[in-house]
Amino acid sequence: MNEAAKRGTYSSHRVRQRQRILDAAEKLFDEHGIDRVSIAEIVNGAGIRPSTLYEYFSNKDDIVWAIVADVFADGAERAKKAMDAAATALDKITALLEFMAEGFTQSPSKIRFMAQFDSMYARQWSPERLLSLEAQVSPGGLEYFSTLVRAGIADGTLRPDLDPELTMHAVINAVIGAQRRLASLGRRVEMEYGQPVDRLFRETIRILLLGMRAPAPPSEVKRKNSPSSGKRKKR
Amino acid sequence: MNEAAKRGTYSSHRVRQRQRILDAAEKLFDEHGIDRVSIAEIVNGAGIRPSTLYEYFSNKDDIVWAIVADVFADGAERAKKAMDAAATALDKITALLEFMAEGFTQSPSKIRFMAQFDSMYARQWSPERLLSLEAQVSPGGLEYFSTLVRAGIADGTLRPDLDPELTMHAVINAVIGAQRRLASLGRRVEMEYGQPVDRLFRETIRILLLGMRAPAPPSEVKRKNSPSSGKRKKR
Amino acid sequence: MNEAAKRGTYSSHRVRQRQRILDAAEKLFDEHGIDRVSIAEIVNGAGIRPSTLYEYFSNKDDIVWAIVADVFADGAERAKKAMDAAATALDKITALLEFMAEGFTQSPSKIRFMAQFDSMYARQWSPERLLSLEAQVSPGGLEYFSTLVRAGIADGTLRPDLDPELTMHAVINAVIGAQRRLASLGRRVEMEYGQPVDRLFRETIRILLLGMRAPAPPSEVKRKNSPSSGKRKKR
Amino acid sequence: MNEAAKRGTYSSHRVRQRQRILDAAEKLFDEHGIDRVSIAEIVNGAGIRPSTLYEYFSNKDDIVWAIVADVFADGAERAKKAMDAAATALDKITALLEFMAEGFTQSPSKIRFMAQFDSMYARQWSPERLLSLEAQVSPGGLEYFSTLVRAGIADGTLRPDLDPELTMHAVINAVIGAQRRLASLGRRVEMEYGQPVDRLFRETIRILLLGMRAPAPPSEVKRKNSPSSGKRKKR
DNA sequence: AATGAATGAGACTTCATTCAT
DNA sequence: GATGAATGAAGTCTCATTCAT
Repeated sequence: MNEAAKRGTYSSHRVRQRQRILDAAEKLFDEHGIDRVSIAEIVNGAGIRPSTLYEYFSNKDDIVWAIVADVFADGAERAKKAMDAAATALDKITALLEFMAEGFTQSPSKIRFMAQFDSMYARQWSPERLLSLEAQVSPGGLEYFSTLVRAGIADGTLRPDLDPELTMHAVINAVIGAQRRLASLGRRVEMEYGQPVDRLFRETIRILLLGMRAPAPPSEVKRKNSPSSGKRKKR
Repeated sequence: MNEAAKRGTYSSHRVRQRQRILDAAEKLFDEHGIDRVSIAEIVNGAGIRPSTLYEYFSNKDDIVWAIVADVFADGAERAKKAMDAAATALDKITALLEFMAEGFTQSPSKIRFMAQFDSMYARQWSPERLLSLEAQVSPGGLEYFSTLVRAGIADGTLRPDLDPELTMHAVINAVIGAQRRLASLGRRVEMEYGQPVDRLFRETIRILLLGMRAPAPPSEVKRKNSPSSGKRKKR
Repeated sequence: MNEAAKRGTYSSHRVRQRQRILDAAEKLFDEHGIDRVSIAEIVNGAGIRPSTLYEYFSNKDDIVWAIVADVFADGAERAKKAMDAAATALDKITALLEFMAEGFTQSPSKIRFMAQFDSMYARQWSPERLLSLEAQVSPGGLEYFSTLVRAGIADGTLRPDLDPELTMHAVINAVIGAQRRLASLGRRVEMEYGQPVDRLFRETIRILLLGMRAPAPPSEVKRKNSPSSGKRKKR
Repeated sequence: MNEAAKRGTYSSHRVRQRQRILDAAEKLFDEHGIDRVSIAEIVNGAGIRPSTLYEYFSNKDDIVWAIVADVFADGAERAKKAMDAAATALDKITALLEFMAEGFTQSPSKIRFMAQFDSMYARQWSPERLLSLEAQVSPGGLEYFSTLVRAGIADGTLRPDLDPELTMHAVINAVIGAQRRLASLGRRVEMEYGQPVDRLFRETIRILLLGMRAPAPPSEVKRKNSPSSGKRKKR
């Protein structure tokens, strides 16, 4: 037990130190850009000596990667929960996008980090590593999106002419893209657009949801589902 | 005249050399990421000696910036032309987004470059410099977007509940974000989503347009289905 | 008694641990070269933690030195035994060189180790330490060699024109040199020379012995020379 | 011509700088051992700054390698010349070994360097690179050795029972091994053996030549012993 | 206009070692 | 006896940039 306690202490110390490094790194990556942050700066920010850092991470990529993993792990779990609570397909989608809007408000720095990651690292990093992480974020993989769209068409909450294999993928990509761009450009956009970024983001979501939602049955339309079936041909 | 001819030659030579450098840099930036490309590599790619590069650019930022300016200049002008040809507000917006879809297909490397630029540089570079360039891209500045939305509401092609100060800004941001993300992730996304990236991008645009478009007027909708089928062709 | 038992256990444990370290080190030294092996690698190979190593050795030199001592101790004793069994001086010398040929076949890694040691360390290490060890290897010191040559000249088995103060020293040096070089270059030599290294080594010994041996006595020798030359060929 | 002159100047400057680096390195390698010499020390010895060194060599291995190439190039050419002058096979071999004895006296540091190289680097360096260099040192490759032995047996200067595919290879290896060991151990051996190293080396050669030489022809040997004693004087 | 040569500054990383537990 | 944690010191190498020619 003494032994265990000791281990516990050691171990929690290790975890804490590790986190200090990650926190320092994340902050600096956000401030200066991943590739412009030197090990020396991270070490400085974490209040340790360079050689100590190498007891925890074997290089900068390792650190970047650990942050990515954190971000993914964090998001995936909470997104799932948010969606499970909703009833109709449209509600589920709305919940998911809402969840992203909240994430946006609460931790823009994580989103900026991911923006950097995508634009810089995606090309040079092992696809396998990335895919294994991404598998977590969309619960049940991408097929879940297809299922969602089909369910929405069936329950009448989504436009019948959506493509189950395409639409949600496109929408999610747009939302992520919009989110990251807003987070990256930050105050700059606010000044330029004269709007708080999260209003912009919520408007993006609103338009997208409007675009997916089944058209309101115009008074008597309910019965006359026919026009919507006409639109279906499009696809 | 001899003098003038010399100057002429000299000058065109200068221009050519400069372009060789920019081309080499752009290629490398796209392949390895802006911050991972050294002056030495650019110099190598351009087939000149390091000291020569400094006769044309005073540092790497200068080069990056020159490329940004090129991209902006290119886009702005052609986008304007595309929009001028369209009649209704919705058509103008559609034309603009279509134009972006084409740019996406034709020069994904430029888009990837801008993705890097946004996520890495936007924060640390002089806002003035950036704003002055961005002013060019949206002809007439952002107010043009507001005007467009107002016109669309007036001519009945856009939903009346759109916010002129917000919607188009949000939509454009989403489109740019989606575009850059798709370009950055490139083949990776294709494999993951099982869809060619430009189909994804066009679906994004379709949903956004559906979200902005005025709902078919309730009572007479049945009859007026024809115009909507007209719009369908565009896609 | 409990105390004593403990000590006994403790001590044998210590010895075993020490040997594990030496074994790991020797293997690594042979694979990568003494100066290219880090403490970390040794520690790793021995399955202990760095700080533990310092309970047994105070630095890498200490380890190298311990291995040298082992090699010396091992060789000296067995060489002596081999020589004692032989009768004439020539037989003794032959026995010594044979002994080296066997060592060559049996533990080339030890020989490679000594090759490294000579070329790298000899210069920078305390001569005293080295001499004290080398004293062991040639039983009775170098004077023994002189004695041997004189005995050989006297008993007619060695050429009379050999220099007792020189020849054996030169021969031993050549044998050791040849041995180490062959061991170091290993397979490389085999490929290059198209001969197994130990055939090469034995040929070296044969030539050296031929060079030292007294020429066959002229007059009646002719007849007796044939059998001996026949035997010679076998080797 | 002005251009050419300029180039000439530049170029010779480059060559001189390069040589300064190599000289400094060689000296240090000999004093402290290749792996114990840092770039900083070489740079210091050559009177340049670290970054300048990298304009001439891309790392330490490159430097080591350049020295090896020099040693090889140097030796090969002169050895060839020495042998060409001799008549009989035995004379050629004698000339070759003599040549090595001279090299030993004149540039022991180069030999020590090669000793280090063999024992440390041989294992880890590209065999191809090494073989391509070694091809130069033994003119006509190793087949030359076989030819030499056959010629010697034919012209009666070498023992008839030598193995053309083996003997010379073994002898050369022994000579090189002896040479390197003596050079490496240097003064240490002199003190220990009480003999100047080059006397030891020449004795080695003498014994080896005696071992290879055809025995004096039987019948008239007694009388013809004088010539052999004459040969002895040569030494 | 071009470039050969040099270099200061600094980046990342390894390593042997210590010490408290 | 073993070891987790930390670290000073050093090592190799890269890079942007300058300057004389």
